[in-house]
Amino acid sequence: MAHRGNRHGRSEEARQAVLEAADDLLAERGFAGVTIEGIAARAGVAKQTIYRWWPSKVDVLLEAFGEDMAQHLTPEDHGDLGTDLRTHLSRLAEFLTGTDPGAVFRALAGQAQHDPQLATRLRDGHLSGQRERDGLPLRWAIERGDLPADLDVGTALDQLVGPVYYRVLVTGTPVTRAFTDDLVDAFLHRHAR
Amino acid sequence: MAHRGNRHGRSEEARQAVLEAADDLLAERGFAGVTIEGIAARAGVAKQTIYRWWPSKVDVLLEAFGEDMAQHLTPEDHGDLGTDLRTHLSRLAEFLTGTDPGAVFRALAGQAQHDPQLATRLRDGHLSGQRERDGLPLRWAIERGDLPADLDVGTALDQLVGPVYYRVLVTGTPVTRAFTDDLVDAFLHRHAR
Amino acid sequence: MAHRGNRHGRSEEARQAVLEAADDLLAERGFAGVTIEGIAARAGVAKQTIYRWWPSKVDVLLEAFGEDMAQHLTPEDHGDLGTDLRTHLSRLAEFLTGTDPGAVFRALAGQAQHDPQLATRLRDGHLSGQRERDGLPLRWAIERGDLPADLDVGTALDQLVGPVYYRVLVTGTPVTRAFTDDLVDAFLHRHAR
Amino acid sequence: MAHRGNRHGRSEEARQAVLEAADDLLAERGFAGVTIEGIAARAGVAKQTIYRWWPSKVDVLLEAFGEDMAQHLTPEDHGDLGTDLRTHLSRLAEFLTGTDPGAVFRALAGQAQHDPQLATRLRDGHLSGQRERDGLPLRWAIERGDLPADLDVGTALDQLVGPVYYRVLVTGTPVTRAFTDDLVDAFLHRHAR
DNA sequence: CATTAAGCGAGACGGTACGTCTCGTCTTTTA
DNA sequence: TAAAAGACGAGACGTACCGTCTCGCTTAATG
Repeated sequence: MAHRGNRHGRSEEARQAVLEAADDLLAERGFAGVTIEGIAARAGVAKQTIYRWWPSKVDVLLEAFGEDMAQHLTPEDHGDLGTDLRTHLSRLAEFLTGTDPGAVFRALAGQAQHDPQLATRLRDGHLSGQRERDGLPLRWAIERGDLPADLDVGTALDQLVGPVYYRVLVTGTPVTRAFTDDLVDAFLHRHAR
Repeated sequence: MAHRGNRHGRSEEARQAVLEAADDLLAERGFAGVTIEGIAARAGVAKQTIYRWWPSKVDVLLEAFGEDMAQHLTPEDHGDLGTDLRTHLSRLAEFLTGTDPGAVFRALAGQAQHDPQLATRLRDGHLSGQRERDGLPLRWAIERGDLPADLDVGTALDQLVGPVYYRVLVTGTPVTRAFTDDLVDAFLHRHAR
Repeated sequence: MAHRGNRHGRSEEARQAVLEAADDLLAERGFAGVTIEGIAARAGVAKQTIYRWWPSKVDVLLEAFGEDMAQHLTPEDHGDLGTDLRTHLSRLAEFLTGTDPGAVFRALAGQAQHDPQLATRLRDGHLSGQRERDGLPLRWAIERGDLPADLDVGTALDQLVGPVYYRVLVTGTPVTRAFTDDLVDAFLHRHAR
Repeated sequence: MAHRGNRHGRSEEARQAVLEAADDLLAERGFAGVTIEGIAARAGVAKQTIYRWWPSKVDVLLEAFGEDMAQHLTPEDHGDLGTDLRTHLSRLAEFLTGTDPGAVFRALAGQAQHDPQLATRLRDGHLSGQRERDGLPLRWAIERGDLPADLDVGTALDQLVGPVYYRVLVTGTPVTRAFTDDLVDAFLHRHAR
């Protein structure tokens, strides 16, 4: 990579190369295979350039993760709660188990178990926003009068998405459409009028 | 630790010292602070002694984890499904968030996201057995006729414990008794006769 | 240093700041403590400004060294060989061991052991001229008829100043007036009539 | 290099490989080309092994220099002061300008100008011993009665070897046999009876 | 009762990656 | 158009652990 010094600001070229290299390494060799040296070598970038802009390798991965979750997991309003939820949970399962950004997420979530700071940043930077999006179908239904206005949205979300994350992160069981549909059925059976 | 050579069999003394040192280091410095060198130094044991008996540091932690989960999380039969489930989920929450073995479990679960082999061993060695125990209240209820005989126990467990693990591993939200009780209510509302 | 862009030639201000900073750093932290980065920071000058005008840090030091040797070590003609030599050797010793430019010289002479190019430049730029000056008392004496016309001035100089440099650069022994006077005595004993 | 751990003491094999690699690098690339990384790579040794046993690269070179000076520059007693001195000075010149250990010495002497600690160790470890050896012909002559008993041996040595070191380290002039012989002549002319 | 062999502590070894430092090059903006 | 600013690729620094390998001691069963 031809470097191009610049008085005002960093090299976007280098930034992109680093993020891609990190992503690639995670996909190819797993989290332990993502090293600053490896990223630098693969990106054709000096180690110092990485340390200048990112405090650690998880920061690189966090930035590489970027808006992937929002892009993949923003629900659409079909006007029907059941349809909205079934579609969204199915997409969530697919994102977590079948995409590259999903793999990055799992790696970050795993690392967050060892690193409370990362946990906080992952939650504040990505998970809280995702829970907002996850809750949209419920809020739309409340507005339509299809769900009680006093529904505890947070608890409802935990019951809907919790089992999906549990299968992905803990048991490793495949998350089938039947499984997610059943979660929605259980929810509708209890709350929908 | 005074070493005592021995022709037949390993030193139980060294084994205990290693397991305790690993546990202590995890509690004090987190997963990254658990190193073979650190364990050896703290246990007063030679590195080779650790490598002789455990392939890696996660194996030490797995062994230190031992039967803790079974000991803490074996349900009792009160003859009432609601009581059984509420008690058990509450204990699960306490175990995961409020005990030392729970911290070890979280660390191992985190590492398992980076290490598929560890994931398999964690599931085969501990999680599958735990799911058996988790399912006991349901099976007792089926035997009593309080739940339908064709209940999909696996899916039911995912819906009951999934949200608990989700809060612990993903959102970091406290898992209150009200939360676990609500999970049981939702389950009973749908399935119990 | 407030930078003052300038379309007419280089900044004498910057040049002076660089030379002084280099001198100061050498005195304070030794040769290894003289870095381009450090000089730039201390002089309030951009690194590029240094690289534009000096190929390396030894060039900066060489220029800082400048005419110091000539200024300190130009002999005066007292009309007496013994007096001339004794005074000159004594001044040489003082210059090498007791002055800032002497310290710069020692650093450059040391570096010249690792860098043949520097050695050549040091000799051509400073040492050969100094040897001319060192030889003046001898030439005056030859003109006066106090020394034979066929005296090998070069060898004579080596015998006179060599031991002084040797003590400074190799043994570290103090170079006393008694020592330099004795060098002159030995020389006069052999050559003077 | 097959490594062979050992409870009692270090690997002589590794030690030799390091010393040779350092010597070779100095000869091939000069002092700046001697780096710990380079030595490690060339010797097939881990960097840590070097850091374990030597505080810095000059320590490696000092040890590589070892007894070379003593081996090359121990005078023999021919029973005649002039012969002894002429032979010895000639050998000194050859050692300093024409041998590998001589090159190491020049590098170390150069570095010593930047590093007072190294200067001290070089003097205490090698130069003081060498001056003892250099002085032997004078002491033998004193015992024989060929030199006055009250001769200041130190000053005499400075006058004899100083010009040689001066030519080697400062002027770069070749040190011919004629030059060293002339030094001896000057000395004998003044002191010998 | 001496021999023998396994487990142990100690720790040196070849490696890999860490995070820091300085190098010398390059661009941009200002005066 | 020189100067300040400072990002960049490069690569050595010294440190921390990794997992492997003797080594010499201690101990308990064996002959």
